[in-house]
Amino acid sequence: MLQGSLESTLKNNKLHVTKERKFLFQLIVNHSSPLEMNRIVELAKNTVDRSTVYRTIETFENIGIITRIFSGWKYKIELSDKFSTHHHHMTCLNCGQVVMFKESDKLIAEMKNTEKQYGFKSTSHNLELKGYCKNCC
Amino acid sequence: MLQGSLESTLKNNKLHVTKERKFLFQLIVNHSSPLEMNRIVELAKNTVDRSTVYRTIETFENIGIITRIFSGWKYKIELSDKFSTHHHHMTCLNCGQVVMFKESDKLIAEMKNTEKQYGFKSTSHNLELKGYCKNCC
DNA sequence: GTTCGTGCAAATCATTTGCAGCTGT
DNA sequence: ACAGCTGCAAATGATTTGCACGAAC
Repeated sequence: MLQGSLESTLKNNKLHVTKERKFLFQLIVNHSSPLEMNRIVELAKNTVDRSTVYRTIETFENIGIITRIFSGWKYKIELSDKFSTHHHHMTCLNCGQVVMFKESDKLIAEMKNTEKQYGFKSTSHNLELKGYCKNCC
Repeated sequence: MLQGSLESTLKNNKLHVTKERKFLFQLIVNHSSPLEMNRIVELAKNTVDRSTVYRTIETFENIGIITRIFSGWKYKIELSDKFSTHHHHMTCLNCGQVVMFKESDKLIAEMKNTEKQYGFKSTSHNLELKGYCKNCC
């Protein structure tokens, strides 16, 4: 699953491997669901300064370690496709649970087909569903 | 296209029809592309107070007049499906243009199919593409 | 006449920046 | 040693809130 390591990715980009970056990376890896910024700041409070968190997340995004997604109100942080597997989210309006899912090849094909009609060539896509999960239906 | 009017929607929800609400509604209707909050605040500066803008947008969302979408970094405001036609966005990474598109029935069917596999029942969905538009390809 | 909505000013929360000192290479 | 990072404190931006007055119903 992991196609890259933090250290090699940082080194490839001529960036230092610091304990703060390792800490934040682990924090995100150990979390199964997307994290809000203020949650990351909170969890890292005793280890990494708020401003370093923001700077690090920006760095991580620039070198393709994490992605910002919008499930819900504000953006959330999660590992990029390179460090996890490509997926999307369904958010339950009742219990708030975020279910991850993989779209079918058919769905992707149909999406490509649609963009072609508009002369658009996508490099990434984001699909978010809202509704009710298995338990709350 | 318009399945409802501002006034009837407000009245149905026992809310007052004020000039501020009419102004903001018109502002959004007259705009073909999604608007950022600070842009709305800016455009309404001489007519509606900043805090009223925020309160009104929240009200509009609660009664289904507008939707917040995430094309780009922060959320943007646009008319809900009830007041326009259901669509999605492709954002060009080069020129920044936001192209709206309608997904095919096939795509919707495939999406429904996918959620069923997860026992999920969606009430709304949002699909955002990033890539390059016709001119920038 | 009530109730609701607005403007204003101030509070709160989110994000960014400058700089001096420490750390990784 | 040197460039790159970090913490801290302060600046900036975004959003929310309390309250008194004016506008809709």
